[in-house]
Amino acid sequence: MHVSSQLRHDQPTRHRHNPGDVLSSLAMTTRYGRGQEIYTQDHPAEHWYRVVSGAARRFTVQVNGRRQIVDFLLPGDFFGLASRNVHLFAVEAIVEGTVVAAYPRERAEALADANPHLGREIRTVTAAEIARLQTRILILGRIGSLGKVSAFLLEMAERLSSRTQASKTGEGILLPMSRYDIADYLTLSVETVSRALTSLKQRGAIKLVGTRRVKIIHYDALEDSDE
Amino acid sequence: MHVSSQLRHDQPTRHRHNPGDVLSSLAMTTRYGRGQEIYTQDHPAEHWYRVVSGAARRFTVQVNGRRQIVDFLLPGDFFGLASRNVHLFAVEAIVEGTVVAAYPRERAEALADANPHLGREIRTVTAAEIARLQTRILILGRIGSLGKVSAFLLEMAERLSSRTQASKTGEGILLPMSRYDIADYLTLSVETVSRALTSLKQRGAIKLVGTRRVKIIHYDALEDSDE
DNA sequence: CGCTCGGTTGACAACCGTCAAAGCGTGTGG
DNA sequence: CCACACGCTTTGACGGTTGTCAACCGAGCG
Repeated sequence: MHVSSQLRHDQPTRHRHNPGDVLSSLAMTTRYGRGQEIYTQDHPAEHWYRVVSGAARRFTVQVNGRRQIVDFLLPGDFFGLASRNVHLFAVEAIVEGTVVAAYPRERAEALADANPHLGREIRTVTAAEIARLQTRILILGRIGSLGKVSAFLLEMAERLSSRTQASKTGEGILLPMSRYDIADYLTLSVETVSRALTSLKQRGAIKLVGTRRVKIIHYDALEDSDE
Repeated sequence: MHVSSQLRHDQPTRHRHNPGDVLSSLAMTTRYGRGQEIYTQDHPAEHWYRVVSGAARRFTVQVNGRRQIVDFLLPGDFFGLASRNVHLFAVEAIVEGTVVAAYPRERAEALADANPHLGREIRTVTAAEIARLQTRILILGRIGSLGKVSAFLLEMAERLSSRTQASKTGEGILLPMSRYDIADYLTLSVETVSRALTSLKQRGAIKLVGTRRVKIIHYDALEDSDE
């Protein structure tokens, strides 16, 4: 018996295998408030997760008190796949009303044993997490605040526009995170992030509407911000 | 028919399922010289890989000419698991005589469809790659050259000693990579890496025998090198 | 109305990258 | 066997970028 046939009403017209199709039958969704924790560091890793809507940050707090954000989790992103025993990082919702789907790890693994298609799906989403982390390393590896912030904006434009309903229409992208989050993500100080954004705005590369909405004017200018 | 029964002479006494046990029947090993490429950027991703002995670097070259090392690959490490179509990074052997096992991706995937145990194995090694990249992000995220270099030394001590035959006996660890490699790994200049090592040596945290052999004297001193 | 939180801007010092030069080790060729 | 040359490493001097400290502004909220 194929699990995929048990799927309910997932738009029967298009039957391509999007990640999560089969897994979705196991999902238990929860809604989180702004700043609410989804799981804590050292929490037993009993579930895999996927962001349905909203945004979350995965982070750790160093011994010196500085918060290091490992990555941002946006709609469509799976996370928690690497943890075998306990989660190495904490995860918190960033925006009010973030919805996260949880999949019981053991049951998903057992199901995958009998359903090769699900097994491939899991490997696919895991590979996607690796790709995300590798991109992340490249961004962190850039030198200079302008390069980092530019790369961050390009990453967010890419991830936000491709996964959610065109939030990148004509009015730019809506960043779900604060300047502090961006700073802890890029390993910069808040002031430097603010200065970099101001600099990019003044040279006409981006446009800021309020503080959270960013419209990228010249993609080339951002890509060329090496150093 | 179970694939695991086709395995030849994999020490019949100990039958615990180490990662790669089942995969090993597909392996094709190759020996590489110092600096020799294992695959290039944009190369079709037809294989998964595993370092048997030696060491390798995975890297990309930025538009400004700077080389960014994404991670170091040591004995036991799998790599290339995330690539679905083409490899996003190039991989080169670091030391003379590095031996790498290659596993045909399609055949491994097909085998995994019929063998749940292999499927789990693949997910396990993929999860290990994620864990490695996350650790990597934490190291990159540290501020200050002393913190980065200290974290790098601790990571190498951990990875080198746990996987290879006790290379961390009484005489410290043997770094397979040059100062330039370390610099491109930590996003620092070679000079800063050298100065940081000198500084750690002078304050008695480490001991240097030649240039490649490092003995960690005070682990606490390295861990406390926050900023 | 006043508080707090998030964001921006300014001044200054510390750290790191760049340029430069010298030491060191290894391998190769005379 | 020695000498040289090349690559790798270290150290020094200097300038630029960024973190820190500080102040100010605006929005949201009790």
